[in-house]
Amino acid sequence: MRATSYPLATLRENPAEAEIVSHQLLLKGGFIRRVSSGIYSYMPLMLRVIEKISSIIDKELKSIGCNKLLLPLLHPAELWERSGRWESYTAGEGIMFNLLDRQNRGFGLAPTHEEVITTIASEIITSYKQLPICYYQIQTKFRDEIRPRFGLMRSREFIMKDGYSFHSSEEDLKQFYEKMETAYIKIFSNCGLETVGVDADSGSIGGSASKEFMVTAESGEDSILFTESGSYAANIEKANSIPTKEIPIKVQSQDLLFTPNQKSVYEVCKQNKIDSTQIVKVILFLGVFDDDSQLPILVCIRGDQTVNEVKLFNLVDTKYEKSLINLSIIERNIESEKNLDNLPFGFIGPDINDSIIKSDSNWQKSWLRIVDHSANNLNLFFTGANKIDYHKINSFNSMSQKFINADVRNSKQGDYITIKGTETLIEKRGIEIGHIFQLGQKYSHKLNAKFSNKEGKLENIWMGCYGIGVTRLAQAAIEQNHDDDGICWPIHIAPFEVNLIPTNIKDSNQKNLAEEIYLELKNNDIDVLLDDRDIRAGIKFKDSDLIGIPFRIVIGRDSINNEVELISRVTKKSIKVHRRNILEKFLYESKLMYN
RNA sequence: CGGGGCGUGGCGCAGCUUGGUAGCGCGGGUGCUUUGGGAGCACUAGGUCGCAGGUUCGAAUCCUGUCGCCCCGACCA
Repeated sequence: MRATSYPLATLRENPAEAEIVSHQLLLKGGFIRRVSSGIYSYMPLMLRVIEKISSIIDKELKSIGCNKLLLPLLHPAELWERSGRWESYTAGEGIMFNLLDRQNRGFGLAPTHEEVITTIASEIITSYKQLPICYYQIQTKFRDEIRPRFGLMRSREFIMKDGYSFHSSEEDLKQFYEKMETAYIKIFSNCGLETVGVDADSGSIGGSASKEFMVTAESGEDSILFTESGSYAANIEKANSIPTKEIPIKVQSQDLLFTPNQKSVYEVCKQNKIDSTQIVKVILFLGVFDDDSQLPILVCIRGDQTVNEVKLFNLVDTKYEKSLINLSIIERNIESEKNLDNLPFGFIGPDINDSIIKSDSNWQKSWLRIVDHSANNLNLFFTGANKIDYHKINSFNSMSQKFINADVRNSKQGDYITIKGTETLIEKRGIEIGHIFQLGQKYSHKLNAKFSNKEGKLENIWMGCYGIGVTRLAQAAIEQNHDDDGICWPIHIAPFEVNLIPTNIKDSNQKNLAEEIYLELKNNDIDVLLDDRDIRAGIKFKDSDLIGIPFRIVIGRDSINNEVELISRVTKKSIKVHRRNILEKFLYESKLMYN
């Protein structure tokens, strides 16, 4: 490509709208342009990156026998009603853009494609002899995110690779899942990225085992916990661990503790010289189910711990036949006062009476009481006395209410991973760029996708699904690879491998030499950008650094002696090379970088 | 959804408190000089001041409404 016919459109200053460095560099480098919140145009440079990532994915997936196809974006509501996800994806979380056609039929823009692909599979697959089979696509996805942010990190329209595999047994699914995991590791390393694989919650996609692939970065939206040795790694949504030891309470007292206005764990500890591990705090939630019923939930947890809402959601969801579509904290506001009578906010104990739920409330009339392990293990603890301005010492043994004992806490840095273990957890931020799931028979069951097994009996097809956020991966790569001057693309996914810069295009000697080398590189299938603009060399260098092309060949003063320079973007090291050796030298240096 | 901030040429911003008919830097165009890290001088083009009402002789500025964008928050008991 020639810079004169391939407008770079770089910006001199950082756009005000971007906060994190990768987003700033994408805008500044002219890779993307914002059209609306969470909606971006991919400019030619960006598209080249996307295409490189796509072809790395293609190569690896085809090598394990996956078949590429392309599915529609516009899905009929009826299809999603069959899988039972229409309600929760539109009315519930509202993540699915939806609309009516001129016939007044409902449609949605696809946030994911299980429904469509499973329907296809149900029509095509009839026998175990056709299995296993895996389809995938690289497609635009639409999700009306609660808060789109950070450019391509969390956008409402984005490009994703999504794959779906079909199997005749759970065993076969597991084997393929592992094959896919290996392929994913290769894909990310072939993109020049460092990733961590972590155990994950399956979320609304459903299924049993699932694993996320994370690029570690400060700006990541996920918390991941892992051991130094790598023996354990999990998303905080999923991580299980042993909390640090509490400081036991020695003396039992029946007396109420006067704690005026001390509504938080922090205040109670500070004013009364109590350790936060000696407190059980109570947090109230309201669950809403798909049949509109509303369940008040009371969660008890040790004062120094925090509630993991994902674990809590899953616990409540699996406890009931109907499905939970929303879980929110009950705060003191008009809504809660309408349903609760004289609730002593800030001083609630685990044993607060069911009778505080008003009789005319449309909530269920008794609390679902849950105790996290961290609190359940305490013999005695300080907790709310259910009376404004008072706490007391209490124990679960002395309470008459029924509690469900469960793990609903967030793991923390410093936790042990097993009771007798010596390894503790480290916490870091991560950007999720890939996720693989063993779906099992959830979708095949709902969408009636069956096959005849060896015994001639009909059975639901076993399924797996596998995603990679292509556009997110590109931005995560920048988050991981940049410096003060701009992007430092890994060569594997860089828009160009080398930037050819004649410092003065008006010098016919330079111009001719540049043209010759340009042709030579192109003829050897090297992605080269020739900066043939008639501008000062400084601008070309700045642009080159900004858009992050891994190598630069400068044709300047020494061109009179047929000498050029080969410079690495990352190290800035420059070597002088004779014109006749430049191809060979470049191939040698770039090969080092590819490996 | 709650809280905070911001909407003024392509980009970054000033002007608003105290109304008087829009300015700076970068970028664009032309010319001359310059030419290995975002050059200098001169000239020049380019703006519904987010939108809609209102107050006023007069509104970017004051009032009301509305739309959009960005940031923080789903642990407050």
